[in-house]
Amino acid sequence: MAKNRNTEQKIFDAATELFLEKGVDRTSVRDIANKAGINLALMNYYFRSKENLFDTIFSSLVKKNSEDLIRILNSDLELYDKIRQYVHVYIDMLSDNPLLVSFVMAILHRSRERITEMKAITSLYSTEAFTKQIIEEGKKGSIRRTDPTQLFVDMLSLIAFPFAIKTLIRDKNSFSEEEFQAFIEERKRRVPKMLIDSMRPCS
Amino acid sequence: MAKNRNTEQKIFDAATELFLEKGVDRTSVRDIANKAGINLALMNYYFRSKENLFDTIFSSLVKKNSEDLIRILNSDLELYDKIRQYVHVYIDMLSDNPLLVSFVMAILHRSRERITEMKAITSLYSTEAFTKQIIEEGKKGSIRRTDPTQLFVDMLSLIAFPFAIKTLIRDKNSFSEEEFQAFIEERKRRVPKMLIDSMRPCS
DNA sequence: GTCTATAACAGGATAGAC
DNA sequence: GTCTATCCTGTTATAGAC
Repeated sequence: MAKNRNTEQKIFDAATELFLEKGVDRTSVRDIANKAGINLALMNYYFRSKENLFDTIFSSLVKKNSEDLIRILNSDLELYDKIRQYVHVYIDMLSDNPLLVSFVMAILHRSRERITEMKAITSLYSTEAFTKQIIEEGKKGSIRRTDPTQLFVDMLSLIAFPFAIKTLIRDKNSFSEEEFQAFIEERKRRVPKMLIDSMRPCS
Repeated sequence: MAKNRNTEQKIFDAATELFLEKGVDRTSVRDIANKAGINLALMNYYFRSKENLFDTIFSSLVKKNSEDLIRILNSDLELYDKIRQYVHVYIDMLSDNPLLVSFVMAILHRSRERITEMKAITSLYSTEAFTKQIIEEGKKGSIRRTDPTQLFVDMLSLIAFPFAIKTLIRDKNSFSEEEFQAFIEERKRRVPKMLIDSMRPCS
């Protein structure tokens, strides 16, 4: 009982790392048991099945990483500041966990039909409050009239995609890990600027 | 011998479709044989192994879809026109094959260490000619001084990522397939505008 | 709660008949 | 070139001893 929570956590941690690193399909429960330093059977004891372990991990990852972002979208920040902060926080989050994008996209592709994961992922995506803000400011004329869906897709694309093609970027430009970090750091300024420029009323 | 080329092609086609649809790891050689309407053993007869079949298909897909794009980058089009056309052609290509993005990204994640695939994918990415054009026009002052790598990553992100999260976009906005198409169609105008605005010399 | 042992099966690949 | 039959390995999952 002393080890109860401990073992469960070790399995959870090892599996999380492996799922992110190698992908769910290429990770066997033996891999997980080895990495966690526990017995093969314990995975089933604590998590019933690999699929169930995966669901648990996936929900946890999404929840952990989306809460801050949703809070920003729903805050009463001025629009441009909101965008700047959203981009900043999102990029920092992905810098800490660069494999997250590929992972979520693999799941998105893998479970196109499965409701559970879709619902979870959908929660990552925009919010009522933000959409309304875009539309109302468009009516007021403080920004150009902008399709909120297009804007949000632009924003997500510019934030997330570079992490998905990290290998490619590093390889093509012979970037060291530090150089890649600097490249990403620069995007914290660049991306909000682009987005904001696209909605400036002047034209 | 009459059926020679034919059978090989049937295997190739069936496997391509399945790899794109379900991913390489979740596609078994039995699936491929079934879909192709041929015998299990014939896959090995023609392609030696599943891995080799995959390599063949992958190279073919990359080559088929990258040639037009590279030609545009290397053409002597005026910069803004080049960007407009690149975006246009790329988006059309992905509209015809929306699963391509997820597929390539899965491979990118899966084979971070493998040279062969990396080399192939790298060829998708920018060109000398384009990079030079950006730098020289920056020096001339006809555009703002722009990091070609950042610009290219912006461009790829805005073009490709929406296809990777197609399910998410459709789900969240309750888009029909036609509405999604219209959404993407709109991006053929929107994306070049954003990119070009970001490099206009004024500001 | 933790272990060993094993069931039950799916996967890729090949030998050999035709 | 195409088929059947089969091998072998690796996989998830569980029964049952401790």
